Amino acid sequence: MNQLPSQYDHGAAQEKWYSFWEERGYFHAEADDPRPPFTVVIPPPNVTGALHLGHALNNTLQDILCRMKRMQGFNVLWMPGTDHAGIATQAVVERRLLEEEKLSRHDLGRENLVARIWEWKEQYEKRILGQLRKLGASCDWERTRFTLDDQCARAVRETFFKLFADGKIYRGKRLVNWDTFLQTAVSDDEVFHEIKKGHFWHFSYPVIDALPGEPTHVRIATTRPETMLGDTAVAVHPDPAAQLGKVEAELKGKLAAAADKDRSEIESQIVALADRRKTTLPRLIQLRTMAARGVQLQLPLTDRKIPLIVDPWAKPELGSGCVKITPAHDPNDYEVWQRTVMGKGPDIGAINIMCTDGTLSDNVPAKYRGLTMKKARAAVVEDLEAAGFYDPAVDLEDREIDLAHSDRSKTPIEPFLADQWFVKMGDLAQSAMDAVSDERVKIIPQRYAKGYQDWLSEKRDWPIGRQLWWGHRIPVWTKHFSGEAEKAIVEQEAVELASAETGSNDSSGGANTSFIYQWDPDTCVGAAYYCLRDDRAPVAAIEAAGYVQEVDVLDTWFSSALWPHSTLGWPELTPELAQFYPTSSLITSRDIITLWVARMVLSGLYNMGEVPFTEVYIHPKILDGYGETMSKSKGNGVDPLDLIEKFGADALRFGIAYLTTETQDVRMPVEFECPHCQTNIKQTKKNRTMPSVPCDQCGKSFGTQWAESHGTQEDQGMPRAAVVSERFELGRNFCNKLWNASRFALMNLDGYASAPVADDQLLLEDRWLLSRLATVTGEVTRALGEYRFADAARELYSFAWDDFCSFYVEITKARFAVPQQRAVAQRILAHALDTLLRLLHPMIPFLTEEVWHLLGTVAAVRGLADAIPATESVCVASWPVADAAHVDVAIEKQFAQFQAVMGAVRNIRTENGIAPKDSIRFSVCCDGPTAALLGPMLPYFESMARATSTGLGEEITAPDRVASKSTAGMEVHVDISDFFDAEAERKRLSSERAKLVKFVESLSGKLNNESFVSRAPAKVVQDQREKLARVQEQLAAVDVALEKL
RNA sequence: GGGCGAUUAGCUCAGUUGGUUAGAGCACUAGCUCGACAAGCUAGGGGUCACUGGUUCGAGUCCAGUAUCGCCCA
Repeated sequence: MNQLPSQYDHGAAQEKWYSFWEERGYFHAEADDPRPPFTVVIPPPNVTGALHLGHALNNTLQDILCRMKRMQGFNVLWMPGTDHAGIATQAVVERRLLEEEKLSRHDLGRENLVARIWEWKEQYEKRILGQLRKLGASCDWERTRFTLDDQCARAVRETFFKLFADGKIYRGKRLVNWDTFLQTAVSDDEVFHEIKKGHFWHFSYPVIDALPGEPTHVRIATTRPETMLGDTAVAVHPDPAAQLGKVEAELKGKLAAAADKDRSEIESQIVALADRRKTTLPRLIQLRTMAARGVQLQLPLTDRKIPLIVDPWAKPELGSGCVKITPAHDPNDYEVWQRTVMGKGPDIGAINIMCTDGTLSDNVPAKYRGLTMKKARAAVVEDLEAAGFYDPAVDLEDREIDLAHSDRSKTPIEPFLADQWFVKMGDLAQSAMDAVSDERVKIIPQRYAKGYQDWLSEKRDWPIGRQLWWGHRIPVWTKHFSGEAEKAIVEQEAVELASAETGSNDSSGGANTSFIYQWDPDTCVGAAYYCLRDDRAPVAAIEAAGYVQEVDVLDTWFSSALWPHSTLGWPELTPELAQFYPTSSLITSRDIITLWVARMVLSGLYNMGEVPFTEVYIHPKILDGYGETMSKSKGNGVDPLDLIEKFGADALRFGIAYLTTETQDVRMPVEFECPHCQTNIKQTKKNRTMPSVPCDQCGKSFGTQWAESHGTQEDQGMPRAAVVSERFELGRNFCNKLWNASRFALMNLDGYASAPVADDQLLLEDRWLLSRLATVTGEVTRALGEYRFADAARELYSFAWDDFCSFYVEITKARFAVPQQRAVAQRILAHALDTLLRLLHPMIPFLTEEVWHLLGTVAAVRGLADAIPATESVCVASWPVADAAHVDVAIEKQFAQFQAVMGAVRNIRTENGIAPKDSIRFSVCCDGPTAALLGPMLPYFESMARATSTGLGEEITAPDRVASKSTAGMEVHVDISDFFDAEAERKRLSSERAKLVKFVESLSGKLNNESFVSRAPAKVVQDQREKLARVQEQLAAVDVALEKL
């Protein structure tokens, strides 16, 4: 055994044991297994890129639970897989296509692009799954799924069909964030905002048929002049006086609460408002009256007349108090339009003036068609000036503008009105809310339930179409028609198709088709839609009738939402579905509670009639040293593989568990590890964006993640620095400690024989260790059951290091020297190590497996009362159960006394500068029972502190030249005549005296306080009294010692 | 603007229902290679618990307010 290296070789262990586990099939779960199931579905990582530290965290936690549950006897299924991540993946592939081949997706065509993305997916899926294996994830790889594979596609298609036939899917208009570069809509969370310098233009629109005394023009202001071509109204506030009053009241409230420095500004705002009441209000009231009369405005540069309307979006406290309304190109204006549609006035309509490529459409006067928005702006401003509706001298202000940009292409977003498929959320959202409020789904920590409920309670319909090529194509076939004659044909066709399919005349659809159509009697234009369930539907006939399949694909979340049941085989009623659904826990990060968790709950309820999981655990996020989220695009991302390489998977996992506390996100300063000299260079906001960084230790430079994309040839030639964090040293050191403690055990188990250990064979330290072991087992089991990963890790850390290594192992050194004591000590040691390995296995699977096998070679049969042969892998060993009979508070107290004496002796040693190799003599003045307790422990003082006892008990008196310390009701005397240093001792005693005096003061102050004594619980008062007595004794002892000097 | 959270040692974090003189790891100081471990051992220094009030015999912990930071939603 002594040929084992003194450093744990994580690389070798990882290599060996992962394939061992896989070969034995430990991670595979069968549906016909009689054991109770425990199911976790992985939050499928995007195939966009490799896993980062956040994924490592997420998956480590899942693995810890799965491994523990497996050991607890559950039939554990951890379902792995990846997500196709529609827009993200397509954008990455398109960007590379452009960079490397100067090609757009249109050059390539749909099929070819999709083929390219599949290639990308294959590559990254492989990488991601490889990373998970390296991490030690115990997924059931035979069941690996992908959100775009055939099985998931079937579930998606079936769900869509169900919803469509159920009337929950409809076609509507929606203002989307349009990326004119990628020519696709992007979701709100794919948009970032930037404050840019811009302008504020003021224009005048002429009033048609103004009555005498009424204004002939209405002034409006805009940051985007070109959109005026799409204006469909100008709005004024319905009750400008009330609104002004409201704003004024708010300002006054603010003033009352404001700090002095802010007062003057608020005051001047109030003055300005009062002024506005005089100057602007009368006109706004007049305009409101005109709006009520149905007054129209002439929209300049066009031949359109637009109404003056009332709407609260107009802010009487700002600008002219009037606002132009461009529903197709501004989210707020869109809302105004929706309000008019809902009957609060005439439907003002919406005019889309932009084509998908960002140029102006045929809906604007000929002269502007085809211009980009930017060019159109210049033209519009120029023409308005020429027409006398704009005067650059007075009508132009500078202004800071919050401009939305696409995260994918980094170009400005255009709000754009598009036709869109929606899912009605009313009932579905309600069902998901109910599931959480009645705790069929528990969200942990509970505070996250609020955001979930708030978001769902808005019941906003879910727009599910995406203008992409990568995804599940929407299974709807459309035909547009116009005129009564064509309408009649469509209706007739529907009846014929239905009767061909089902034999009935019900045109709304059969088992595999669902039909709806829309018809606008005003314009005589309509559209008919078929949703087809699958290949059994009469696709050919429908296409022959002129129906064309939708080109858009579904939102990625539509397929992710089905993940817990689609991966188990739904819509097929598989044995897996019966056995493993609903799943047990979902472990994820808070940013997708709404996007994903909520939608999984409602989809699960809709398709399965049952919640998809019973518990959701939301874990912290990992931030960098500046409190920013890590991301590759910032350059502060950490690759888990770098950490696994440097510290080992076990260290990474243990570090992660140790950091996963309930309340906090994890702040993690990161460093570059110089590849030349291995020095860690702190990562800063500056150097994290550089393609190469000079090492401030050795002076040589190294490359970063940017070398390839942004660096020179020279940068690219440099060796790459790993990005690491010192915070994982804790885990590495812990693993190494454990490794060495195991080595010690293995070296000292010669002649080990398994046999029952009777209670009367146990020494104090044995009872103490078993008591601690039982307590720790209980704590760790409870903590992991409640997702308190950090508590479990800390408990194990301090037990393994401070109790097991620092005391028990140290003590056994003396016991192994005594032949009669060997056998029992060996059995306890083997048992304790065995238990510790099992408790630690979920967190540090590789090391524990390695040691498990080594331990098996010298102690194949373990156990205290009963002989238990070790299993072939710790992976499938049983989870320890806390033995309540071993928990003994009295023993732990007694052992603490031993530890206190040991501490006092060691302290006196160093305080007096006694060299470690010099032996010392000590005595302890204590009561009889304590002396009896310490007696058998004396050999350990020899081995652990080179201290020989000269006596224990009540009659002990201090020798002349002595260093003393009072502790836990005992006085420890160390004879220092051989090392006497009066000055050092005086110094030590004086400082101790000062401390004690302060303590006495604080305690007696408390006890002299009448109300404390009368009001605090008797036990608290009693405790303080006892403490005071003890401290006073110590003080007296120190005084005696000082006197002696 | 609304919601959630944070602020404790130089750094990163624990701190249970209010009750020892507030803990850990790293970093720091001093000493130590004795056959498990220098990724270690032994001992030590280091904190006005963000600030201001309040409740209480007693507040890091409870309440109110202020400041700063982070996240989510509009």
